[in-house]
Amino acid sequence: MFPSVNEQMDFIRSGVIELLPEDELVQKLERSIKANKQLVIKLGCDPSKPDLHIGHAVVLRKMRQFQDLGHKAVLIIGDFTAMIGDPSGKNKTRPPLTIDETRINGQTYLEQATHILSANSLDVRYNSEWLGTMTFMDVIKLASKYTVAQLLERDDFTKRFTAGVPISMHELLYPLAQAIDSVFIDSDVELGGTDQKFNLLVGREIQKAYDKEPQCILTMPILEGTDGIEKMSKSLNNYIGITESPREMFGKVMSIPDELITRYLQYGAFAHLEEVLAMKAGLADGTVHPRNAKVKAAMSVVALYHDEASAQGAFEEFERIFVKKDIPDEIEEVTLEIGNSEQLVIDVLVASALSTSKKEARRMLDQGAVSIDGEKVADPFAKADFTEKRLIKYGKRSFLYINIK
RNA sequence: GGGCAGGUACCGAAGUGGUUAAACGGGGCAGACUGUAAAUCUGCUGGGCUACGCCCUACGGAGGUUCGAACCCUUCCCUGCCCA
Repeated sequence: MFPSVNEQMDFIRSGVIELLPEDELVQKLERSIKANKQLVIKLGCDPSKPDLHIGHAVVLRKMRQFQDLGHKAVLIIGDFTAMIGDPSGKNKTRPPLTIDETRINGQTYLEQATHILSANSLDVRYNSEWLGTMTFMDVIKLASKYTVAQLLERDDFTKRFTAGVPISMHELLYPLAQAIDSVFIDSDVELGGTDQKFNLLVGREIQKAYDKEPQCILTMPILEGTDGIEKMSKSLNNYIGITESPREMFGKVMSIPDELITRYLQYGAFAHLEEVLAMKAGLADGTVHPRNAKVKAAMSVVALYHDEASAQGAFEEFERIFVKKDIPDEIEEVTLEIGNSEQLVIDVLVASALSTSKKEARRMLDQGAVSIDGEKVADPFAKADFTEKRLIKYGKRSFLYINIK
């Protein structure tokens, strides 16, 4: 029923940053085969921001690989822990969410995650199920299993501590809360990004403290956002959502810095390793033009989340708009009902929501960023007749047909 | 409990009674250049007004002093450090 240990390990190892301890995993796999029993693979997710991007997908794809090998995926929606908010990353305390908010977010998360995960062998658990019923005594007991010094091993805690940035008690509890999840579901392996290494390891320690067999931990790289510097995140607006349209995905991949091309091919598109290595070599010796490599990466990403045809379409669209400076073939159209059809361009920009304020609209006009039917409009007092629909281009990439009744 | 230092726009950080919608840097946006890359250069970066000027909002919260406050006073909230 299960592939051999070696075959499994080959799959499991691919693309991972760290797998600790490897020998324990081998033992677990051996036992699993012998007993014909699935390993429990844990992945915790933080539903504080429910929009999944291809950075989150890195770890979800790894989860999927485990499923494909026949193991049991347990996705833990951290509805309870999200109320604490994982302090990692940001050096600022997050505003807490209510349990209801996290539930709703968790649902959205799940819908998107199942684009990647298989519905077979998938358990979804909400950690409020056990965390929500713990008594203060239980919490004390849990807290007694770990020391302050151990918690301060965590890089960002130390940094904040030494920099004099406040750390609240509940933030220190976060790793423990996440760790106790592993106890409750008896996880064999926990997945996470490299930034989760500490938390994952705490899981091991806590499992031991509760007389459970410790889990193995597996970390995946954190994918950089389209800016190439920060990790991908919605709040930095450098992300590619997994439900975005082919056009948007393609465009966003094309805007990444060159250094990220092969990384996106590997982790964004999950291309085969040989393909990734070939591209790396080609870029290094100059036989592959970075632009073509990027197109390839962009198409692969789109093909993964949509399909080949969409990828081809997105590519052609991209060529048309940005290389030939033509207009997209599908442009949204809005019909406004404001007064008469002869209007100040500024007002139309605001009414159509292209601009968020008149000031902004005016700035864009000043900067020569606005054109109507291909004619640049720079005069802030310009008026135009919109009885017939007219094409407005606003900034680099916003196109909109506007018609006024 | 005591002492000290702080809380400024998206972030960092100046400013310490009028000329401050608030220097400077980062970020963001726009234009040029390009491969919608990077780098670079230029400009913009609270909102409203029938505007080369006026009005509103903004410097942790609330009051007060003053013709006038981010800047002074009172009080409250928040944070860090040191001592106990």
